[in-house]
Parts: sequence; C-alpha cells; structure tokens
Amino acid sequence: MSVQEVEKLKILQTEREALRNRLKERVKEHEKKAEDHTETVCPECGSRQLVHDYERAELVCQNCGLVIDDDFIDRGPEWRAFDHDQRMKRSRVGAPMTFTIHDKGLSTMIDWRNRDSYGRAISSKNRAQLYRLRKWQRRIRVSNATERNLAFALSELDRMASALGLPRNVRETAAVVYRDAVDKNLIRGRSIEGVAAAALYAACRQCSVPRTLDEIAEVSRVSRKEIGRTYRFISRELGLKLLPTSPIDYVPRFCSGLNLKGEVQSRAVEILRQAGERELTSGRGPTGVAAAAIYISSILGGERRTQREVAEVAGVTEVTIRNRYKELAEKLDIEIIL
DNA sequence: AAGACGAAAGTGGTTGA
DNA sequence: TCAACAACTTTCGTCTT
Repeated sequence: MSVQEVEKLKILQTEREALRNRLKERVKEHEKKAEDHTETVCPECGSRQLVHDYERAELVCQNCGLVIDDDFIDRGPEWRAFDHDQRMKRSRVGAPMTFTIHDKGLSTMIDWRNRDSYGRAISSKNRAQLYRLRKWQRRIRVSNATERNLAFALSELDRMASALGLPRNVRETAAVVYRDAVDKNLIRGRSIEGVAAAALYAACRQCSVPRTLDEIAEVSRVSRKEIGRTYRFISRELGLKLLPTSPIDYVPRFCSGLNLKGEVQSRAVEILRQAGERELTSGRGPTGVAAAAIYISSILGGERRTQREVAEVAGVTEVTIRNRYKELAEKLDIEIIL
C-alpha cells in the first residue's frame, strides 16, 4: 500500500468516527427534546400544533394563538451544526472554542485591511494609529512567558499529532491535559516538549487510540524514558484514571497496517476478549498479545501473515509473538493447521 | 530459500526489603 | 539503594515447507 493510500485511509477513518459521534449527539438531542417538552398539547384548544418562537422566547399554539410558555431557554445549538447550511442558519455565536490554540481561539484581531466597517478607506492620519494598534495587539496577544510557552507547547502538540495522524478529539484532549499540568505547576523542572509528549500519550490512551511510547518518542524530540517518566508523574498528579491499555485497542491499527479484512480483525478481537476473560493478558505487553491474536486470526481467516510481518507493524519481536500465540492457542484450544 | 522454532544470554523496568 | 524478578529482545543454530 502506498503512502498516499495509507493517508487516505486514515482520513476516512477519522471522518467515519466523526460521523458516528455526530449521530450519537443527534440521538441524544432528540431524547433531550422529548424530555424537555412534556407539554405537547395546548390546554386551551387541545391542539398539538405547538410552535417555538425562538425570537420572542415563546411556545405558541398554532391553532388558537395561546402562549403556553414564555421566557424559555433556547436549547438549540450554540455552535454545533451538522453541515454548512445549518451552521449558517443556526449559529448564534462566533467561532467554536478550541483548546488547541493558546487563547482558546477567542481573542480578537484587528483586520489588516484599511477599511472601516462601512468599507470606506481610512484616512492616512488614522491609518498610522491603526498600525500602532495592530502592532500592540500582536504583542499583547502572546504576552508573557507563560503564554508564549503555552503557544509553543500547543504548536508542538499539534505537530506531533499530525505526524502520528491523530484525530482532532485526541489533540483537544492532549491540550486540556497540558493546560491542567500548567495550572498545577507541574512543568517546572521539566522540559516543555517532554510534558507535551506525555500529555499526548495520555490523551491517546484516554481516547482509546493508544500509541506506544516508542511511537510518540519517534516524533518528539525527547527520549522514550523521559516521556514515560513525565507521563507517570503528571498522570499521578492530575489523577488521570487510566486503565492499562487493552490489546483490543491496538487491533484495528495493526490490521489496517497489514491489509487485513474486517473479518480477520473481528476474529482477533474475539480471541482477545476470551483471553481477557481467562486473564491471559494481564502482565503481558498489550502489543505483543494483540500481535499474537492477529497472527492467529490471520491464519484462521486464510489470509496468512508471517510472524515477521506482524512483528514489524506491532513493534515487537517474532519471539514474543511465538510465545504469546502458543499460550493463546493452548489455553483457548485453538487448532492451528498450517 | 524463507519462514518457523526454541535455547540462551542480555536489557530495562518494577518490586520489596 | 540494591538485588531479585518477570517480560521482552537479541542472537543464532536447527527444522520445516
């Protein structure tokens, strides 16, 4: 598979995930609405044709005109929208807030065009003043050292996340973790890059898209050891409750790296589920166990991959796969016909 | 010849005194 | 702080397909 194809696949996956999330939100919204408006019948005429008038904040019966409820809170979306059309129609505020920009994307900018709000050109006298204002605003926006560091850390975070092809939600989570770390003064004595990498690692685990420490270390400028140490420290200090990673979380990524069908993938997941029940996974490196399960299921599914190929994408050795897969096959009574 | 297998020695990290 | 320890890696010779 070519590099571009891998990229395309990744993009497709993130898009699909986003779509799924949106669907979930939609369903939730519907349920909420159903709860909110128990009163769906007009007490005056019994009509069910009640209409929300958001501009006047009234619930009105379309039949007789009775105002049933006024002053209600608009529970419509603040900025969430499902497509471009809706965004244009429904948004009530400005840009969405994001944690990945150091000022959460909420600061204002002075326009670079020399036009006033009517589109008229600004006189040369005022233009000089405007120029000075712009200059100062730029300086103020990223003002003190803390802000500057934050901006740097967040750009670093984004760079690493891009290099690893991580979806947006992970980046946001990582940014939140980093901000928390800053708030609690955990950065002192540690490198910004180290903490950023650790935050990213934590975010990956929280979002169930685990990357190994090695992968993070690959794209960061900090050693694996340093990241691990920092990660343990901040997760303890921030009280991040992170369960040990499940091997299952690694399966989709490894499978797509090996060009395996979904069928093989789900069989591997099934193997891992059973293995988990019999506690064959505890104490073992999750990547090794995942690799072994994929190896087994690739053979069972008639799409055999060599131990080396699996070992390559999983980042473990063939020996480990051998040990794990023999364990699994023995304990789960899986016959392997070569 | 490539892949699978297994033994033996080495490595890095955790644990408990 | 140090030794014991389990998991994992590296290396290498042998067997199988």
